[in-house]
Amino acid sequence: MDHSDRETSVGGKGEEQETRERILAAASQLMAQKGYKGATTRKISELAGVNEVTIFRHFKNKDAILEELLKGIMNVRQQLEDSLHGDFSELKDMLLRYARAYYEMLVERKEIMMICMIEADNHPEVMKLISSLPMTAVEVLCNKLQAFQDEGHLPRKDACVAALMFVSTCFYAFMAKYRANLELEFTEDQLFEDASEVLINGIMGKMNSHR
Amino acid sequence: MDHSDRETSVGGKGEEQETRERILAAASQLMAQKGYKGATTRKISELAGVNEVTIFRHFKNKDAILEELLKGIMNVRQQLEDSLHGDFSELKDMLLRYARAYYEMLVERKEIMMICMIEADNHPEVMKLISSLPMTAVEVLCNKLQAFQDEGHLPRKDACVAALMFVSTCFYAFMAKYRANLELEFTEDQLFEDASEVLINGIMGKMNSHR
Amino acid sequence: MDHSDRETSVGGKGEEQETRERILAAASQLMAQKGYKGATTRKISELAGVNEVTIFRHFKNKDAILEELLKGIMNVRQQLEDSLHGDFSELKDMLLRYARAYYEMLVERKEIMMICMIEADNHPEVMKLISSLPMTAVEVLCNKLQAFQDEGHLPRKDACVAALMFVSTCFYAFMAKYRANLELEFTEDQLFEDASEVLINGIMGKMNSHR
Amino acid sequence: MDHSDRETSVGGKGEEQETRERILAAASQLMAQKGYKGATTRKISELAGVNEVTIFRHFKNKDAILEELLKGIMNVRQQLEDSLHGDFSELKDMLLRYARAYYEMLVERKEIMMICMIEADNHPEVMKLISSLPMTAVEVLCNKLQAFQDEGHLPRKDACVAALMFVSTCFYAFMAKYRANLELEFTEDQLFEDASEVLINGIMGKMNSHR
DNA sequence: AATGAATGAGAATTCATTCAT
DNA sequence: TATGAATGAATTCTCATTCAT
Repeated sequence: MDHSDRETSVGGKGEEQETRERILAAASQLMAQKGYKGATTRKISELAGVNEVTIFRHFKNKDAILEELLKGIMNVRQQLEDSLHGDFSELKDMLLRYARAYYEMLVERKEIMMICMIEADNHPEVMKLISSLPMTAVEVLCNKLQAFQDEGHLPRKDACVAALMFVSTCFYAFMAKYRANLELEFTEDQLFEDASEVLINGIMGKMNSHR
Repeated sequence: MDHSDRETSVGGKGEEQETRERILAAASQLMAQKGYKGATTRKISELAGVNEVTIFRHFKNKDAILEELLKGIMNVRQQLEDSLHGDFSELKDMLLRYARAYYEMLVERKEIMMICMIEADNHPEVMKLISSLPMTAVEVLCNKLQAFQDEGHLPRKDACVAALMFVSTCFYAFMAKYRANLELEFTEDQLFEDASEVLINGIMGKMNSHR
Repeated sequence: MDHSDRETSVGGKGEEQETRERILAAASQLMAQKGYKGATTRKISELAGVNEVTIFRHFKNKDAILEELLKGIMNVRQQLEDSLHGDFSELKDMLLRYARAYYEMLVERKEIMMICMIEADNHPEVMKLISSLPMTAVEVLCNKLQAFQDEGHLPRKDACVAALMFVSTCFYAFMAKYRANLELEFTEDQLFEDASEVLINGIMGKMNSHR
Repeated sequence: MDHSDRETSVGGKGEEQETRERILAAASQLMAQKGYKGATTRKISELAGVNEVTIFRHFKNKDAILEELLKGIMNVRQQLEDSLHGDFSELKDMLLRYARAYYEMLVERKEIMMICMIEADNHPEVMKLISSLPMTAVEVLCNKLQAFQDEGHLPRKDACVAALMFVSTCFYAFMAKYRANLELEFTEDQLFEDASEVLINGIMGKMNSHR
């Protein structure tokens, strides 16, 4: 990024890393579009602007590229939890923040998410990861809602279903846009805002009706 | 082995049809599991219990198999609409019915749904279809909700978001089970019931708050 | 072999077998000349006059070709023993017959013998076989000589060394001609005859000197 | 790492030479085990503990390594002849010395001998050399025996066959041990001793019978 | 002098598809 | 109608070798 004179003259290390990144980026894009098999090493090399063999100097084999890409999907729980700080009074803002954070995470990982969906059955290691992001998202939100339940702000049951509905909505929006190339008739932010409202009412109304 | 005259002249037709079905079923299963490329003609023929070349006597080429499979995804709107008959008083039952109908449709078409997700970018004709089932589902539900709005039972705005949330939830449950092999901690029916309740409260609560 | 009209018209089976044989013959020749690696599937296919891929319809992979070839090296003990029938009075003729039989066996298997020598370290299954022909030859002759010892025709000790010397000579002649392309200054038959004589004298002389 | 001046100017030469030797040793070992093709430059460099490219700074190409190795096979005649000094009275000792000298030569050159056997057909320059050691051995021994014939100690004919048998035996023992990993049931020295005896008796007995 | 990066040629093998029967 | 044989194109990956530093 900061190609200072020193780096340019010494060269080597920076360039090598850059080549590696270009290969990963190309592989990520192609695998997301065409699947693991469809992303041939030839196509990856062409898109990355390197010789096909160079790929194999950087990665043991094609599988190793996928494994490397999969590393990017992990460790999202903390970020999701961070976006949920705050107390019950700002629940709506909190949900909005959460939706945005989750959606952004999905978008940032859209290639690898697609790869996971696509290759779930072909690569066992993928199967384990595939649920991590979506299910973690449900879990984290569910925990927060249950905390509010414990504080008496929300009715006892069903926090999980509500969390699932909310996360589903974000995920669906993501899939519609990035997999099906569909344009929804409202922006994501509008959707998240409305969905937050519906959700809160849904749980609270429930609370009321339970009372 | 016992190609009697009857079978050759009359039953032959049936056999041929059956062969064709077996090929389609095998292709469907394999493509759903391994993607279009992963479902090699060899594997399809083995699973279908026919000779590899026989495939090409029934279908011009591999693409033609996919196209044939895609036909099964269309024309679901009517069935979805049918499940939504009734008036506002039985809204909850209606939603429950809708969720079940939609979920069942997804499950019945799970292979081809997966293929669509997987191959969206590779087969342009798939891309057009991919949104048909999920988006039709949103649309149909949305229309019904808007009808209730027109009748004054529901607040003006946001029917679409609510519909989207509801359909998303069903879709998410479907994906969790059939793509990620995850077991949710409640049955689909419990989920649908709770989700219906949350949704109704969500929209009604909104109505209240808007008033 | 007997391409009768029926076989020609019905075709199929015979042709397939023939293709397979041509591939084996080509592989045998090339592996003997150039080693396992040097005998590329491309070269094999060219020499066999078939398409490269056809090889893989007949053999699972390249290794399977070698394994098939290796089968030809086994079960030589019986033939060697058969050539040793007769009693002590015709010892010289017997040795001559044995040398010829053994040498012919080597020549008939010259390709596979060479492959074994070449690939001993690369293919463990080869290692086990490699000694079979040469060492069996020593053993069989040694047993016969020991039988004569038991009958009192030959001195007690060293039958094995004598057998080893005799077999070595045949093997050396074989290697000189077929691996090193050397022309010895006498025919194989002359060599075998003289060697038989030297051997008999060697053992008998020993007998005399021992007495 | 610590390229001190001394090492660069003086020791450098030694280091460079040492590197070269390490490459040759590694190549020799690997080619003997795995053949010319099996001994990849990568494996050679790893075994030699140098960078792969370094090989090409020391040798024009892979072939040049083999050519260098082949030089080691030449000029053995003098040593073989030296081991044959002495007169007829000590014939048995002489043969024993000869067998040991020849066997030791083979063992010292076992890698390159194997390479020659393996690559005879692939490298024309190898073909010329391949016979040098074994055939020189026959020739030298044959000459000595013929000298004894000229002195009247041995019968006229067949010295060559006897020499061939003797050398064959040594060679066979060498091949059994170093190529086929076979353990003979007696030590090399026992074998050489017995073989010498058989040989002498063989020629002398012949002499007697001719008289 | 030595090394890390890069590559063209070629390896074995798979795949969808055609041909001939 | 169904099948066994055959194949051209493409795939992943290896190897010897060159370039630039």
